[in-house]
Amino acid sequence: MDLGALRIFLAVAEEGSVSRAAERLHYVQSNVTTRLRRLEENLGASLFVRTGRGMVLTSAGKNLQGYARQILRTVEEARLAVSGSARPQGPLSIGAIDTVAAVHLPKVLARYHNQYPKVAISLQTGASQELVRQVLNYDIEGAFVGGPVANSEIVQQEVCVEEMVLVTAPDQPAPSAGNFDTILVFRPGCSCRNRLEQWLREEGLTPIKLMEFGTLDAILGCVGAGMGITMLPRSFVERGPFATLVRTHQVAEPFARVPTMFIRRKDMTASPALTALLGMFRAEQPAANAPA
Amino acid sequence: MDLGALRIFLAVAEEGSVSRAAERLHYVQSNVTTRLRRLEENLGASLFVRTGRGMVLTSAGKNLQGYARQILRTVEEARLAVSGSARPQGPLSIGAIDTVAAVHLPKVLARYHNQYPKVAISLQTGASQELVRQVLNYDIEGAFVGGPVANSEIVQQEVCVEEMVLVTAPDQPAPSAGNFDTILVFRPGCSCRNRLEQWLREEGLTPIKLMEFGTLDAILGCVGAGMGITMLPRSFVERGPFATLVRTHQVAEPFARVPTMFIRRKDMTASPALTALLGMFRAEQPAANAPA
DNA sequence: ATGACTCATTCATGTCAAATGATTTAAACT
DNA sequence: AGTTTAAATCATTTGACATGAATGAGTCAT
Repeated sequence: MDLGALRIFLAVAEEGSVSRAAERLHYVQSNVTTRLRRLEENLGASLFVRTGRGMVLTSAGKNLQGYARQILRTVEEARLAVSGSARPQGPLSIGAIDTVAAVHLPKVLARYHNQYPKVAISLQTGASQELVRQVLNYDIEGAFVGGPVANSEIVQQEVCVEEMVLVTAPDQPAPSAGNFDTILVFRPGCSCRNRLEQWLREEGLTPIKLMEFGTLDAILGCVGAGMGITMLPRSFVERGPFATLVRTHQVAEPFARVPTMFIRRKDMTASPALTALLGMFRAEQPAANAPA
Repeated sequence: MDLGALRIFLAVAEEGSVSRAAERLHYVQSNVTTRLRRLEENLGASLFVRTGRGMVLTSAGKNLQGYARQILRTVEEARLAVSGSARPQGPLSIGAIDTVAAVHLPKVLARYHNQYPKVAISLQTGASQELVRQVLNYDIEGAFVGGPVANSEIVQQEVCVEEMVLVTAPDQPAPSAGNFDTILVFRPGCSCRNRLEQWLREEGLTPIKLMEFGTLDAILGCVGAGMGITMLPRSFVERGPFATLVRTHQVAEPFARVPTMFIRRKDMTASPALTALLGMFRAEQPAANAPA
């Protein structure tokens, strides 16, 4: 039972005649006869009654007809979906660091799902380093991470720039030597955490305590309660829920600007679904940047 | 894109390796490579990224994977439905004369649909002769008709016996010469009508008027109103709605017994769906008869 | 009834895609 | 560098599919 046989079967069923089916398919009659017989043998059921004036479907034949139609229709769909420059569809798995997932993606994903409902999006969140590993491992097609990635297998483009700020409780001054002893950080591999530690070294500060949290919300909550300081993108901190609970402090230039990069493997060409998403993300950003 | 290619594609996708896929399919490794490449060419899209350590699906590949699974699943279903001794399913079109359709079939079809929900029943009603033509024409698989059919292309079996009765208005005597002048009949080709005309000839009666109706209910309604007489199976007349509106009169023996036959073409073997229906019909009849 | 006609089947033959086995190339891990 | 593992390439064989001509069976017109 191959697809050719099904096509032939359907043609004969619809035409009610081997000859006309052959003509329609640009085959020779004998070929149609032979393949039909082979199909019947293969299935162990007769599909037509030979009437001397044409071919009439048996009940088994009628039964098969429905299936054959469905099969061929699906094959055509598959061909279109895969080969043609089709509308984005199918599975799309990407990753994003928590800040991007919280601040920028909701709007974009909502619009995207609205415009391309046939794409099944799967979003993985994690620290930048974890996401890089997943991209390299072909687990996800690409990811939004903090800061450029140095890896020859990765291609990347800047999609927006975040301003990093130091965050303290509302009544505290800008962090400097001696006026804090605890930093609150995300999982290892988080670009914010890297930045913060880098800044500490640069300033010659050594934190006494380091607390690690699983969610950014928890960090901000604890910072607001005066447990310590942290460093996060301004856009994340200034979202509704946190705006009044914490205080932000500008940080010196080399650390203030962190680009958000979209990364993917060099050897995986971006799918139409992904390309569309990136286009939409760019359009959504007020300060759209040229690809890096 | 043939089914073999899809099977190979799926195996490679699942194993993540050409070699292991080849082993699983009992092919040689080179063959799998070649067919995969051919499939990719054919579709004009690369389905895998070759990583030197295995094969990883591209987004196009992931897209195809879903389709391939569906296609192969449907193919298997089709094979099972057609070749295996499957539970009755698929389309089943039969015919029945109006009396049978009204009296005997509702109960049976209800039970049948309950037991075999995957059968799509299509019931055609009409006069016996019309149904015979449709069976001969392969339009329907078989039909319940009145009385034996003389045709070498037809095989038939008795499924029950009807007692024909003369029907008059409630206040009228048994029909005989002179006490009626109109007969109400169904379409030409109806076995009841044939019987009635035969009876009239036998009795030496010549009706003055003949009225033709499209439905049996209309006939009984008009008979009840005193417009004339008719001849129908007792089981039909004595159903709820008509029992009190008309009066039935026994008719002499040679005309009283009319067998209901199930007919089908000799050259079309009965489908499982049909066989099951007939079995159920027989079981439902109190006076089950041996096949003729 | 007879011959012309229409369809489907059968058979001999050619052709190309699919499968094989051996070999080569490329990457990854010691 | 050397070994292992995996995929690609190549030459060759096989078999399924397509062809064209001949045969067989049933239908229609006269």
